[in-house]
Amino acid sequence: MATGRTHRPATRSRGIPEATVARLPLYLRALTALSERSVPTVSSEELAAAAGVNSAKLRKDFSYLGSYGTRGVGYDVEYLVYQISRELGLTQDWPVVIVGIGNLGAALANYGGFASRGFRVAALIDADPAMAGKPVAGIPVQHTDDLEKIIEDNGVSIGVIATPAGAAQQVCDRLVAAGVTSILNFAPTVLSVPDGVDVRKVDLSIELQILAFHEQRKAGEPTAAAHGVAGAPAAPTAPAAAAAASAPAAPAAAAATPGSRKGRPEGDVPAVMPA
Amino acid sequence: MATGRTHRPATRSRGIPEATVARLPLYLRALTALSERSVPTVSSEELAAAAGVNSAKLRKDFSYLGSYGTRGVGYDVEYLVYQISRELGLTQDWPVVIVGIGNLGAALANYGGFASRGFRVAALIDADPAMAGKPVAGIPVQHTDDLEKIIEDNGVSIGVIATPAGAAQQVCDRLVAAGVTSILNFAPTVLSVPDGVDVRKVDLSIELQILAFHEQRKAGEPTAAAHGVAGAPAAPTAPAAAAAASAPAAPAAAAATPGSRKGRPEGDVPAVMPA
DNA sequence: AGATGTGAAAAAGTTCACAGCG
DNA sequence: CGCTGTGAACTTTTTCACATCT
Repeated sequence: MATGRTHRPATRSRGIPEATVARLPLYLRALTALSERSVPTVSSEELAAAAGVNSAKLRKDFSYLGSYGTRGVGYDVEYLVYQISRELGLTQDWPVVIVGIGNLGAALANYGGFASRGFRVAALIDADPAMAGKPVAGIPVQHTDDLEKIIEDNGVSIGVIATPAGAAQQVCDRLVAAGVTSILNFAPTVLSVPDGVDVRKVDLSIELQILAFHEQRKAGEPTAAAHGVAGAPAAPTAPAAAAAASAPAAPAAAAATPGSRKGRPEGDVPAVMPA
Repeated sequence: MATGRTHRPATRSRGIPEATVARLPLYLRALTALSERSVPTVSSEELAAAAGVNSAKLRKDFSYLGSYGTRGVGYDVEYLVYQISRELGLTQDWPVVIVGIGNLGAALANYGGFASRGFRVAALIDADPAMAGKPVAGIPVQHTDDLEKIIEDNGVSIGVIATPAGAAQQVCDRLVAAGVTSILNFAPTVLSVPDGVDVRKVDLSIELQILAFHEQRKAGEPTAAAHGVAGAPAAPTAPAAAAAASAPAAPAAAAATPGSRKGRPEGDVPAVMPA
């Protein structure tokens, strides 16, 4: 098959910048909270603080939606809630299916934030026959065999994949073939999909690794955090000196010599020498 | 105080760009897979495909780490695995605590990808006394009262918050006070932390909303939807549509000239008007 | 006065395209 | 040759600062 493009939809942003779209839900959440407290209006400054961004950015973001504020006053909370909801397409109901009802899938099914916005869990699907019929979060799990029918019957266009990595691509292909055009992927795999299908991924492990990167940099600062960093482990004087965590089935060592390294951005130099 | 959160915790001097750091885990995953298949070397093209990015970007990313490839050949898999692991700080062990052992917290505790890299679940913490001692994923849940002691005893610097939104900030404050300097937040709330503390958030609801935005655009786009799908992917279900407007989504027909466009986007005019 | 909305500048990130090394 | 490494061009995003409107 055509190894799909993993490209992002090339943002034909004649409209709202992608970065702005990604923040709208944040604003919406802050606004909803204000709305519940019956706050009538907010300034960009206040709202920005509540959403955790700076006010110039917020104003710029809103400017892409239109002029919804009142100079000298601020923004009308209810009105903005409506406008942003509409812009995000939340004024309509989005039926969603969750495929892979393991620990994570079940947790997602139980997640309240799901329904609180325009999303409705239309069905839960799992490949394990033993789960079929068993209710999770009040919804009976259905078998993968019926995936296509479920998608069609419910007019689902958004699918959530919470299967093991190995099954993700296959499930993805079936979802797409059945008409799903947006996928939220929790499996630690890169999914390839045809153009026109959006994929967003959530990967716990990746997030932690990013944090670790920054955490590592902190070691060596006046700010404590002196966890046995024990300095960089003896620099790998050889290419395949991999002694890291896991290194399964790796004869390694005898590998080639990726020799000559040039200038690295700066110090730290891991004494890598060509043979 | 209102310490604006993540300003740019990134390396103060010129270091690795944040965008690159965010992709390193992706490359690492692809490389690890290759390593397990005992593939000795990869070209930027192949690796890029496996990681779902384009090759120029990958090469540029690697260039920030140093010159680890061999012209005319490619990259030595094992060597690169080691280098990236080291760069990400994964050659050391990171004890992590998960606070809030509900559906999600439990799922996270059971998540395998956790341990597969340098992360180790050092403790599970929950505010419910009834959960104390109960084992989840083989680890006994401890009570929130002991949070500080747990953090210190285990030298934890990374915390995962999976509590309800209402408890998140408080838990965050305690974690930070106890010495945690990196937080992965699953609660749908903006956390405020002092400088020097990194926060990353994972919000299911936000991801879905972003998908909904794009999904909405698709309904009504003459875009090449010819991804060989039988049956019309049916327009996004029954438009439960809120009160307002009978006005169909903006007809993206006219290519709108990007110019002095004031006012709101065409065709909206909601029934809801600010007072 | 007090806040929005927005050009313009700056910064960050991506892509191009090719020199140059193996 | 083939493929990396990278300056340069280009695009997107953020920030500044102030004209503009209520």
